[in-house]
Amino acid sequence: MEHTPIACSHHDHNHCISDALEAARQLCIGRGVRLTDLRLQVLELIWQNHKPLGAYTLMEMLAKANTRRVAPPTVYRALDFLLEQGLIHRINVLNAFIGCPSPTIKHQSHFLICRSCGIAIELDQPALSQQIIGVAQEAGFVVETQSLEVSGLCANCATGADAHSEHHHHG
Amino acid sequence: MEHTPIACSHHDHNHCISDALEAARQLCIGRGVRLTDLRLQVLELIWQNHKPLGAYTLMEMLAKANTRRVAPPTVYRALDFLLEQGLIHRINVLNAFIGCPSPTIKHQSHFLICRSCGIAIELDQPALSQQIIGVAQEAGFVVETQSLEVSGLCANCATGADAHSEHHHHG
DNA sequence: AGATGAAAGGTTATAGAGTAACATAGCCGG
DNA sequence: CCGGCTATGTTACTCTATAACCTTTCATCT
Repeated sequence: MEHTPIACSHHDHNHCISDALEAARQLCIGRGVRLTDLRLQVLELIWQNHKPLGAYTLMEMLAKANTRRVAPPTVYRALDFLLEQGLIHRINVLNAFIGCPSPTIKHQSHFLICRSCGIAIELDQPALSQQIIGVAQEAGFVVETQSLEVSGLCANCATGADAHSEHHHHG
Repeated sequence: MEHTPIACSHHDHNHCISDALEAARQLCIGRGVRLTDLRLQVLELIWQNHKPLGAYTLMEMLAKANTRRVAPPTVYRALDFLLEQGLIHRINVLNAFIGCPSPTIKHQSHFLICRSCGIAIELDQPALSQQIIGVAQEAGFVVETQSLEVSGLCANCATGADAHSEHHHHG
């Protein structure tokens, strides 16, 4: 579980993490909210993965990093803050959390989730959001939030790697 | 909690329940699977509401109806069966379950969920499913299941009833 | 009818996810 | 330095879900 079989392994992940963290800092300054050490640490741990991370996994990581026990409320409060600020999304189908690459732009939570490698890919499709709003409107329904979670196989896992990677992911 | 402030309260709910149960019986006969007493009872309890029902609520209802204790695995196994047969859907955002009005037709799980009255309205929009598949395809993603959960206010709660029903539903 | 094997349900215990309530520590304006 | 606010620590608990094992039910074969 140490190494991460990321689908888009060609990208500079360290760079993508530091970009996200810097963006988060700026965003919090701009809004006058406090991105404390704990919150930053949680956000960083989440960004080290492209896979959604459970609160309890996160807790263990925090405990290890800080060499002391970390209780659930600690991590949940940090997650609540990050969710409120739009810095992370919650993946309901997995009870897990993932970093948001565009926290400054208000948008809905639309994800492709690979059942083989576990990666979660955020969609950026305002047209889809709009169509969903339209469909809801026909029913007189006023949309506040959308959660679209599409499960299946990502490009990597679907092409050939599929048959092999179903039962063992160690490449 | 005895009476149900259903949005579409004009419909003949008893009829709609018995229809659903009869359809379920036929479907199971056709597929050669067993709709046992327990499974039927769970399905009936779920259909008595248009609101998603949690597994533990269901457990209590079962315990009351059968005047004996019912343990979690009992209800979860029944739910698993009903999910497999497409007779119910799971609403992830609520950890709850709701009856499917068209179990014979393979389709995705698309819902409008009212945060005020709790009703869940299933969408029947093959075009939306198709658009989602299309968007996924552009990313090389092979779709297996879709879960769309739109939260907001239903037609009833949005129109005037809104301001009042936010904090107390006993209308 | 009786044997038998698979599927369904019962029971106990426990894992996993999330929150309530209260205590303490850090920060910031007066 | 004080008072109040925000963030975090701590304990305990609730809610959701599953593992493992045992017993019952039921369809089928003989």
